[in-house]
Amino acid sequence: MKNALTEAFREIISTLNYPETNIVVQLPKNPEHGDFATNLALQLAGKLDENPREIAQILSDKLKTDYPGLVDSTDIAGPGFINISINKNAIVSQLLSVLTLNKEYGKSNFGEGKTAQVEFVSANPTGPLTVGHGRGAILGDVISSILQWNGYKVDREYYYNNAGRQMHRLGESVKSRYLELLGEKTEFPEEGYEGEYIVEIAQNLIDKKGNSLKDLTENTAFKDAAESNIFLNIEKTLARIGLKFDTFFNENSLYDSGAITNVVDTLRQKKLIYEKEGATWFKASEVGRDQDRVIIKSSGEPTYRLPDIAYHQNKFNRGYDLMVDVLGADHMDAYPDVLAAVEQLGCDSKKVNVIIHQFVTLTEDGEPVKMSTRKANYITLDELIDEVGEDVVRYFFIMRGINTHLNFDMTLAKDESDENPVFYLQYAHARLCNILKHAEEQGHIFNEKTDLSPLNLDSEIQLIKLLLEFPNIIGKAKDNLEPQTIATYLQSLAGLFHKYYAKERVVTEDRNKTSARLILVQALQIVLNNGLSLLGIHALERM
RNA sequence: GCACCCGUGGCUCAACUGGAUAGAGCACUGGAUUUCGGUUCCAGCGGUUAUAGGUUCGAAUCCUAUCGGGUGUACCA
Repeated sequence: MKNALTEAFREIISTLNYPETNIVVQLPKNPEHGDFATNLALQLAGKLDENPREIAQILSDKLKTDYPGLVDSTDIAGPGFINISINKNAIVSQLLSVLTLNKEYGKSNFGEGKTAQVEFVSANPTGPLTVGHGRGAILGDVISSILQWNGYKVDREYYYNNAGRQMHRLGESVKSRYLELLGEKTEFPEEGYEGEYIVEIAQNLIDKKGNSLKDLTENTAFKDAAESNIFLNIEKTLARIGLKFDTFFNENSLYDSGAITNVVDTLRQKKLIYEKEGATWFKASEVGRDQDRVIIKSSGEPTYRLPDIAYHQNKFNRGYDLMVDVLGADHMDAYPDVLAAVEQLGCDSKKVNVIIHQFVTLTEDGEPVKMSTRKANYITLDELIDEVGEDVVRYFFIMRGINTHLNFDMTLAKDESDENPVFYLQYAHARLCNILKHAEEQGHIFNEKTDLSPLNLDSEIQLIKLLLEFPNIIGKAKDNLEPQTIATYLQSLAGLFHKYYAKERVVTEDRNKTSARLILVQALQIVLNNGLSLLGIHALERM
């Protein structure tokens, strides 16, 4: 509907030889402003240096004469807004397309034939996933779904590093706990991981292998045991919130394939590499960054930036049209260097979309909880799911803007989980299902031939207009990669429906009216169901 | 110090990306139910959008400065 108007205006502009401009048709907040409104004349007035109200007059006259079936009346308001009243039948008749498309309603073929890769979570296997990881996990998953709904073929990818200092420390920690459990004298590493899970892994090793490992000087066996155990648990946790990755990408493979040395060689050829104080530096200041960065330490080990660069090059080589990195705020400073380097390797870094989400700060009883994987004073994602359930966890993480700090009050989440907005949505859905069930029991039938003219209340038209917004919302969510857009939309849709339900009865003696209203109910159920499933939240038929 | 993010009723957040009278929920006050599920609905209370300038037909949104909060600023990942 909105698109039809946008198209109409596009036509009109080109026939009138007006300059091209971004046409925005919106649903006015104030019902007195008609069904749709546009500021088009105001925009054109600026470019043409003419009176906006006069332009508005010309545009709206043309609209009325050229599209009589679509437009009922127009009105020019304020400085030059065009308010448009649409033919009610034109709106109502769109309902049928919702039913026809059903589970496909809201999808677009915008990304048809294109591939996208979304990298997220990417936590190294040094401990359980925390609440902080959870935000990235859900964001990445929902962003992936949004892209899929817009026609992209999407790979969800988890990038990890199972070598290096952190993992060494992990091995040492397990070894120490192992010896401790066997009653041997040992000193816990200073920077070791103190979580309870380390003890469990050690106990596990004793159960399986007894004390046969106690004289090993290397910690490899401990490290490997820890890694596989932790990864198993990470996957288990992810599965609980309905998350499945297509690929786990091991950083090590970049060394094995020679990609790392390749990057250094190529950058060296471009004279963007130099040696200083025994280390190898990337001349980031040459390519717009404020300072140069070490990419190979004087010890010969690369810093994380180097494999990151190689990794992104690898993604480009795989030919993705769009890449999304979902990162925590602590990576703020790192990614511009990486992108600058990748650009130098001949890749179009504009294809990489970096989503930085701010941290989740946990408070309990008003006290902030400090989080550190190593110190083991954190809340795991598993614990959070235990407390509030997977649907609430998912919704909680995407209902707010990405770059605002998420204040998660555990006490509130436990005590008031029943008041969480996710129940509001699920209840609306359950209610819709119940009406349909009830109608079926009463023997009401409805189909594509149902006469929709009884749908003429303002509240009904309003509902239908909002329903028809759904595909635009999905498109918008794709443009700005903000899942929260969808949450906000569903919230207002459910709100409108609850209001309608409180005032109007669907199933009555009036069979014609009932049939028409049942179509509306079914369309609502479809949109809510589709929206919730896009967010990965269960649309329950009963609560 | 520098870089990035944030600042909207008592609290948690919206605002169609520059649009018309800044909206919801929680909390507080008062109401609604012989009905398709009250986990619902209606009404009231509550705002100079941190502050001061600027840009323009029009600013919570863009620019500048100031104040306050967060994150980072490694030859850690």
